Amino acid sequence: MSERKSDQDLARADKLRRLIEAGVDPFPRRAPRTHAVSEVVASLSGAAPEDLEARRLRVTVNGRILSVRLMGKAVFFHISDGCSKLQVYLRAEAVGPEAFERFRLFDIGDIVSVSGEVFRTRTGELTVLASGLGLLAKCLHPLPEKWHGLQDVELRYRRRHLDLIMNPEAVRVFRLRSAIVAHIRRFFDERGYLEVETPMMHAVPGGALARPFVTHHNALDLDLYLRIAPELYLKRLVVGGLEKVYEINRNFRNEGIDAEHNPEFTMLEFYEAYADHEDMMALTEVLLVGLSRSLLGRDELAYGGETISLRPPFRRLKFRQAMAEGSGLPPAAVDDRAEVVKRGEAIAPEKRPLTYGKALDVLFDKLVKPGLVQPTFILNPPREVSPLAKAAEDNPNEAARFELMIAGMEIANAFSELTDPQEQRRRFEEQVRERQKGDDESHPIDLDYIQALEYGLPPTGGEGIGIDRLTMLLAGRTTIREVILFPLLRPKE
RNA sequence: GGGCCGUUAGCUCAGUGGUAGAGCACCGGCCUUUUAAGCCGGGUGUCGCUGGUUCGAGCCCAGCACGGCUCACCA
Repeated sequence: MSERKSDQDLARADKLRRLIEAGVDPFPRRAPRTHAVSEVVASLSGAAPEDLEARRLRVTVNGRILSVRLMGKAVFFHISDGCSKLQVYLRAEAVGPEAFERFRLFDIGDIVSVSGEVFRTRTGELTVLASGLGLLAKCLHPLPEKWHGLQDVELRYRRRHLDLIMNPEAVRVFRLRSAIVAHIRRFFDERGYLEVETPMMHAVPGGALARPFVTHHNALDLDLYLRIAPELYLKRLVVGGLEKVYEINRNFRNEGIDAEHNPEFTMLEFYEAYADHEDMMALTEVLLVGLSRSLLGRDELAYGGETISLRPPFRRLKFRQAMAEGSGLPPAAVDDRAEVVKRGEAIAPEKRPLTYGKALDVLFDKLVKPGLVQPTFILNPPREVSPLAKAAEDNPNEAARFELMIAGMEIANAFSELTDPQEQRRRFEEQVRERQKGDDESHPIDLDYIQALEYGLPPTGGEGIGIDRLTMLLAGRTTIREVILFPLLRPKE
């Protein structure tokens, strides 16, 4: 916060001083209430004026003042509990001249306690006729403008509290996000999965192909990496006999920031012994359509001007077919390594030289992915970029894997987990050779993980779903910053 | 990191090289069922920062900061 005070800050500071002089504690400890504002609104919104008059229901409600209409010897104002708004009618006659006069020291933004009977005004609005009014917290800055709310996106992210006070739509998104996570927990708990927590700090940053953040442990004098994925730890648990596990937690990747990427993001990963990626596909369909139906009440999403149907079954498309459809590369040419590399390098000259696998990735991301709007399982991508997946049954160069694309975004990624420790060692060594060629996103070798595999990982299906992107879809938001409460911003000043 | 755009009052925004504006909010006054309450009066400002051009810069130029879009990288 800046030290410079505006005229409005000064006026509020002066009111705070006068309140204290008058013996009011502007930040009291106790705030008993009989109802939340939203409880009063929910239970009485349908009550007729005569019913209210007959019931003479007396409530004490707490909330933040959002608007004030002062009319001489009476005031109307709205308070909010962050969920609902409720009008308060303060009359000098009812509350007493002293308390009424004290209201002059109250401001929009203050958090107050109101006691009184609930009635309906002439215009039909549910209202508390105040007989008592107390201050619960003085607000020392003016709130943003009431018509437009807080528009400045930078301020909305830097001062999310103001965004939440002023913009109901922002509140809706984060409540939805919470409901999504709660639904997912229920979904997996009901199916016998165990929720676990695995390390966020890794000695070997594995489980994905990405650059990590580095940190240091002083007592052990040890460089550690913030995890890029929990995958290898979760599979150790399956080796240990926890047959169904899931984790919902943060991953950290040292990459750029854009509409679909935040350096820390929330990932759901789940693993099930004796399942494969085909089973994961079916589970994914049930999870996604269930989320939409129970949270939005429908199985279609409006997103970025498109209507997206989550009704199963989702389209299934082999990677090579998708390439043929989207990139103009004939299906046969997908196996032509030289041709694929040539085309990839033509599109991304700055990344030369490309391996076959990377070139396929480039072509897919550039040409195919943007066109995949309706939910589509892209099956069997190249093995080269899937070092932790089993090979596909019908082609050793393909992975037994799928990526679920929706609205041009990768929403889920799953494979039949590679369980053969010797094959895993060869794949890691392949990755080390990529690193030596300059690929700093290749997977480092993790001998401890290989040793765990040597004890026997059962055939296992595993999947990751990005919670942020899933929330974007369900909330209809097209930037990830709209679904992360505090997205990373460069500090100001 | 590159390109484009933005940054003016607490907030939302106008502003055409010549005395910084509006609405909300705020301050003073009137108003006891209002609700984008109303009426009268008041502009409260480091025009993001630093330089430059000019008789004169919110406006033109350069650099910097932060943000947005986009490209690059990634999920």
